Amino acid sequence: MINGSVSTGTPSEVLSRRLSRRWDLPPSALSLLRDIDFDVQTLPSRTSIIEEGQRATACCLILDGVTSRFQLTQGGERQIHEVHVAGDMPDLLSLHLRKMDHSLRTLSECRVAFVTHEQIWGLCRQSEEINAALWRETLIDAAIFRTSIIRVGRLPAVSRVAHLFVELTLRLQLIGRAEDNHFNIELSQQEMGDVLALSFVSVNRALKELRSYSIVRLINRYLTILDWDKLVSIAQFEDTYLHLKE
Amino acid sequence: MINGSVSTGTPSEVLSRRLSRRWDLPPSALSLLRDIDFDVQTLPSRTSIIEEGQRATACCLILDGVTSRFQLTQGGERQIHEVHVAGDMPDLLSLHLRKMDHSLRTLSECRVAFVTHEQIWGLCRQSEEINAALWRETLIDAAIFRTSIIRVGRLPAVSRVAHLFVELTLRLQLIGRAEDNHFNIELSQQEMGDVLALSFVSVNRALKELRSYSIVRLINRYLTILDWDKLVSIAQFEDTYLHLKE
DNA sequence: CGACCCTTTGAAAGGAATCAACTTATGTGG
DNA sequence: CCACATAAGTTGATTCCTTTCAAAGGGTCG
Repeated sequence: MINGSVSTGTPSEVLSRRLSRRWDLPPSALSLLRDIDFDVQTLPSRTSIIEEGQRATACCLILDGVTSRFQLTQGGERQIHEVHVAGDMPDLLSLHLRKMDHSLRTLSECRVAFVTHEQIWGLCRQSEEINAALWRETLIDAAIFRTSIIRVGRLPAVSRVAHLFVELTLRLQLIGRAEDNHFNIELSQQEMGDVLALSFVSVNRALKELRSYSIVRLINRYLTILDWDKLVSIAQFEDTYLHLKE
Repeated sequence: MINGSVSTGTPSEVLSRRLSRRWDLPPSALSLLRDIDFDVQTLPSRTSIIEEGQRATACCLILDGVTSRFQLTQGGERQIHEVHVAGDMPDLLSLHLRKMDHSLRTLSECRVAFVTHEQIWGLCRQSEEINAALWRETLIDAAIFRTSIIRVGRLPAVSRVAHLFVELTLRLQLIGRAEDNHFNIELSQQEMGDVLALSFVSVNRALKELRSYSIVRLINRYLTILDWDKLVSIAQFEDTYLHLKE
C-alpha cells in the first residue's frame, strides 16, 4: 500500500524539500528544520486526524498516502474540500484558527508526521523565510478552494472528473509520484463524488465517457491518463492556481 | 452612496480595529500601525483593482463600498469567489503569491487605502502579533472559500441566496453596518448569480420565494431581513467558518 | 460461501438553464 | 420635459443535465 519509492526521507527532509520548492531556504533555516521533533505515525485508512470543532495543538505533514479535508452538510452529504498527498500539511491553518471548522481523515493508509504548534511558531519567529513559506502554503490551499468553487459551480460532470484527475496528476508529479501519468488515485467513485459534488452514479457515467474516448483508464483505483491534452481540454484546466512556478 | 456612518476613521484606525478584532494587539504593534503610509483613493463602481496574471506591489484595505474577487471561466461566465466589504484586505495574498490567479474590482463606489508590500513585510518582521493577525485574515478567507464550495455544490437555489444574505449580514454587523438587519447589498441579481453559480433567472425566482414567505424584502438593492431565524434555517447556515469569536 | 462494498446500467423525476417576451427603472440628449 | 436608449427585474415555456430509485454484477475477505 505505502509506496515509499521517491519522495522518501526523514520528515525534516520532506518538509525542507517542500518549503524550498519555489525559493531556496537559507542554510540557517534548513538547520532549524533539521532540529524539529516529529512524531511519525502510521494511520490505517479512514482514520480521523482531527475533527470539526476540535482545537489542534500540532500540525501534520503527510509522508505517504492520501487524506481528505471535509465537512458534512445538514443533509448528511459529505463535501470533501480538498484531497492531500505526501508533502502537504493539511492542518497548517490550525496554527492561527483555534477551532477547526472541518475535519481531516485518511482516505488510504498513511504515514504522517506530527509537529507541535510550539515548534512551528518557534520556526516562524526564528526564520522569516520559513514563516513566509508556510504562510504561502496556506495561500495555495486557498487558491485550490477557489478553483474548486468554479469546478463544482460551473463545470459539467465530465469536466469536473477530468479536472480532478489533472489536478491530482500535477500535484503528484511535483513530488515525483506520477511521472508517467499513472498512479493509484485511492478514491472510490463515491469519494470522487464527495469532492466534486456529484452523485456516484454521475461520476460513474463521466468515467464511462472518458474511457470511451480512450482518455483515461481506471482499474481498481489505478488511474492511467492516456491522452493528457484531451483531458486538460475537457477539464478546462488552467494551472495558474497551483502556483507551480514563480 | 458612501456611507461613512460607523466604521470611519483613518486607514490605520480601521486596520487596527480589524486586526485587534479577536485579540488585542500590544501597544507596540498599534504604534507601528499608526506609522503606515496609506494611499487613499476613491474608485468608481466597476473599477479594476488588480487583474489576473498581474503582480502586485501593494495591498488594499477597503474603507467603504463593496468589491468582488472573481475569475472568468473559459465559457465566459464570471465566478465571483467572494465579496469584500469595509475592513477587508482582499489582496493580502499577493504578499506571498507572485502572480494573481484572479481579479479584483469594485462592485460599488469604493474608498480604498493602498499600502506597499514593503511596509507590510516590515510590520510582520517587527511584530509577531501583526504577522499572525494578517496570516489569520487570509485563513478566514480560505474558510469562506471552503464554505462557498458547499454553498455552490450542495445547496438548492433558494438556500444559496439565503446563505449569501446571512453571510453578508454577519460580516457587515461585525463592522457595525447592518445593525438592524438591513443594508444596501450593492449587488444586482446577475452579480448574486455570479457569486452563487446561478443564472439571474434562478436568483430572481429564489428571491420571489423568499419574499413570498416574508423572509426578506429587497428593493433597489436595499435588503431588509424580516425573519432572521427562517433565513438562517433555509440557508442551512452555520457560522463557525467565519471565526467570529474564539 | 456469503456478507459487504464498490461498480455498472436503466428508467423516471426534478431542478436549474435557456429562450423569449415584457415590465420597470435610470439616464441622456434633443 | 419628453423621447429614446439602456440596464435591471419579472415571468412563462421548454430543454437539458443530474439526481434518485432500482437492480444486477464484480471483487474481497472473514
